[in-house]
Amino acid sequence: MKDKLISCSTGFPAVSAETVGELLERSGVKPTAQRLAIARVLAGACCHWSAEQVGDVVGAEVSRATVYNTLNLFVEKGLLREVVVSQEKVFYDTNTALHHHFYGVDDGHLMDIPLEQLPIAALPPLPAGVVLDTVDVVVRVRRG
Amino acid sequence: MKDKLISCSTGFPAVSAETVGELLERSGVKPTAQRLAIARVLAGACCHWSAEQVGDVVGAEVSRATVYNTLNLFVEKGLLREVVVSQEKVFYDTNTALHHHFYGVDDGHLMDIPLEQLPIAALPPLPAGVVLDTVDVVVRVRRG
DNA sequence: CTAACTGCAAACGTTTTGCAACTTT
DNA sequence: AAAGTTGCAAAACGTTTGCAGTTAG
Repeated sequence: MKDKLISCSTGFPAVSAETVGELLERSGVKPTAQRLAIARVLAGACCHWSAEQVGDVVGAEVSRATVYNTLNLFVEKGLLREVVVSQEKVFYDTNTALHHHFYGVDDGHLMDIPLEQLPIAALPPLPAGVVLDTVDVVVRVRRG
Repeated sequence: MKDKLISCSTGFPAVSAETVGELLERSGVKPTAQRLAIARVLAGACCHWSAEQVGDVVGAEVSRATVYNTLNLFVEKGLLREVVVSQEKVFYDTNTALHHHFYGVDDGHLMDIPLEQLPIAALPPLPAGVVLDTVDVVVRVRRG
């Protein structure tokens, strides 16, 4: 695991390796060795991760249970966004800004859609007694 | 299990009990006793079902494995739409027309949004080599 | 010293699968 | 007889949890 980071265009804050710990602390997460290892992976090139992928990349440094716990913690602390596109796997998106997704149903691949490319003209009136959480738009595509 | 059907405003075709079999045959599904039992349940009052709910309602008439197999078959044949809102459960929507959903994250409840209440002004250009499958919009709401 | 965190393994709930038995034509 | 369908139990999958041991302030 390298300390050097490749910044992600719209992803996990493109922080330098030295400030990953600060980022966690700023978010109320105690920066342990395992959490730092996971955070460094997430700050890498790709924006969409499954728990399995993260676990494979961090390797034996971190147990699978800790990978799951940590990803859930990061979601809770606003460092990651959960993307639900298929029942068989959750994706974690390092880009927490509002945006949408292409999902390739054949290959399970996920791609960002910038907000302005899929403008929603109006939201429907919300049912009584609830508040808006998020609007998730998934454009499912398949090989043509 | 009654044979009488309560039609669903926008759901599984509001067919009479006598024609459920015809509907299956028209869709290329051999109308066996178990499939008819499930189809009759789906043609009932509610539009959104989990596999578990369907299994509970049809009861011992149909084994759980057959419930899952049949729901997947119905999706494949275009009689149902799969709605993925959480990794822990798939919903089956008897309304196969294009429309969107409210999802109550607290109670796991699903509600239709008519297409005209959530107009999408423009779709982004699709990546090369793929064709559009569906556009799924989930408006997540929570208790305010 | 205490509180928080980790790893392991076992549990979990949903869904799928293998196979023998049973329909249906 | 052949083809398709069913039920059961067991497996598979991703994920969570209980608990004992470890680490950090």
